[in-house]
Amino acid sequence: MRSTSPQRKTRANGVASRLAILDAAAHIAGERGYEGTSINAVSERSGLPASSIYWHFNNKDELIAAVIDRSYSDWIEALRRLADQDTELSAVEMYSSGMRQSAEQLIRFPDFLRLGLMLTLERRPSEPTARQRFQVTRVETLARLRRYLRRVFESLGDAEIEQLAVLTLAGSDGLFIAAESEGIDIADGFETLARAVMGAAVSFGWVRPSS
Amino acid sequence: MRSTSPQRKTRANGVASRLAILDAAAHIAGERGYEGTSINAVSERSGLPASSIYWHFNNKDELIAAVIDRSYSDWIEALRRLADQDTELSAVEMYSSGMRQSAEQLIRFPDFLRLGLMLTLERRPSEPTARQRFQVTRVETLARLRRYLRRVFESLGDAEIEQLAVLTLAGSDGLFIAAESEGIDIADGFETLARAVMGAAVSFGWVRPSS
DNA sequence: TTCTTACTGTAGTAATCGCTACATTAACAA
DNA sequence: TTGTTAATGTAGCGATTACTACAGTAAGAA
Repeated sequence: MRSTSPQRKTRANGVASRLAILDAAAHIAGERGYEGTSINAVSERSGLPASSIYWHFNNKDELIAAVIDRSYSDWIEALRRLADQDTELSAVEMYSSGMRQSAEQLIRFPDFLRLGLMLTLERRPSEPTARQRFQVTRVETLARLRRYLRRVFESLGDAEIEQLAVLTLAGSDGLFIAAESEGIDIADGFETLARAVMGAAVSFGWVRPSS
Repeated sequence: MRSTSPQRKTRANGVASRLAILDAAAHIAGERGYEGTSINAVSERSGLPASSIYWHFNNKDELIAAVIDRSYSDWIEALRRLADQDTELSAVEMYSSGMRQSAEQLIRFPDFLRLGLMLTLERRPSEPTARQRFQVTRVETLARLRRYLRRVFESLGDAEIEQLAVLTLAGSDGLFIAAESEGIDIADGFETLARAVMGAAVSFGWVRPSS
């Protein structure tokens, strides 16, 4: 506060390098998981030496955690832009529109979820930061889903909403995996998922409002 | 055929060692994935030297593939035993009973699916044998599901059955992941999944037969 | 011009990786 | 007893791992 020195401008090269490293790491980690992501590979793909990587990040663990953080904010940002498009829709319309958009999102940015799911499944003795970081995004997503579903299925209770939220997230993850391995059409899958969640809601006692 | 020499009895120690190696590898691979499973770790956990591992298996790739094979046959065997218990049930009863049993199965033997999903998500440049091996079990499971659903939802067409089968598998995978990470109750999850698939079937035009 | 800071390049560490060569042991067959 | 074979033990291969020490460079501040 005293000298009011002008905020030191971050070196342009440094910012670009950090991004290049994150890009490289995101791509490799999205393909090969935590253990499969070697600093050497990140170095080669980004064109920067290992020393630069370690100048920007303390260690591999924090590098992957940073990848998660950035991917998630990109993800949320893209979702937000999509959501802004469809104001003035009925709740049910918003719901199926949201489902469709989620599917498209997964096709366009598969690396985030792929890496996240891999981190979730791996149970390394020492839990890496990256894993915890993904868990946080997961809890947030679930909360987002609950809010969403509560608007659509107004008459249902909290327990039912919770079940539907969990099922929606699970179905989404599972369909993503199926698309990656069996090559199923993810858009079709999400349509059926929407249909199924609606069906479950109906059997929970929900009555479709007259549009 | 000529000398009719008595089938050389496999050395007892050898069989036991092979099993010990498979057990150790299954446990470690189920926790840490392909890259995370080091021969050294398998050696220590099984109490056998690396040379023994390489006497029984050509390389790491085939070791993991063997793990998949054995886990899957164990899995199928357990499912078959369960299925034998409930003859004389109506199709719908069999369906929800099957769902419940799948959930229990997942809780009891989580390593198989965890490893399989990790292999599915990882996209190593050179596809390891183990990954392909899991894909085969997946195709088989999907076929199994189709047969099952066709019996329950008799009036539906092939396309609808296919959608329901994919959704059921996806939901099951997703619920497994949710149980592993968010600690949700997998039995509840499967109940809602059953409800949802039924709901989707209804919206496809299926009419519940009078019991 | 001189100093400071931000980053990069070079070269290396010890540890671990998958895997192998090869001698040794123990059980069985002849 | 002798030979054969299944399996283990010991030692070590070259490559790769995460990570570091440290000198060099370039840009901006004074």
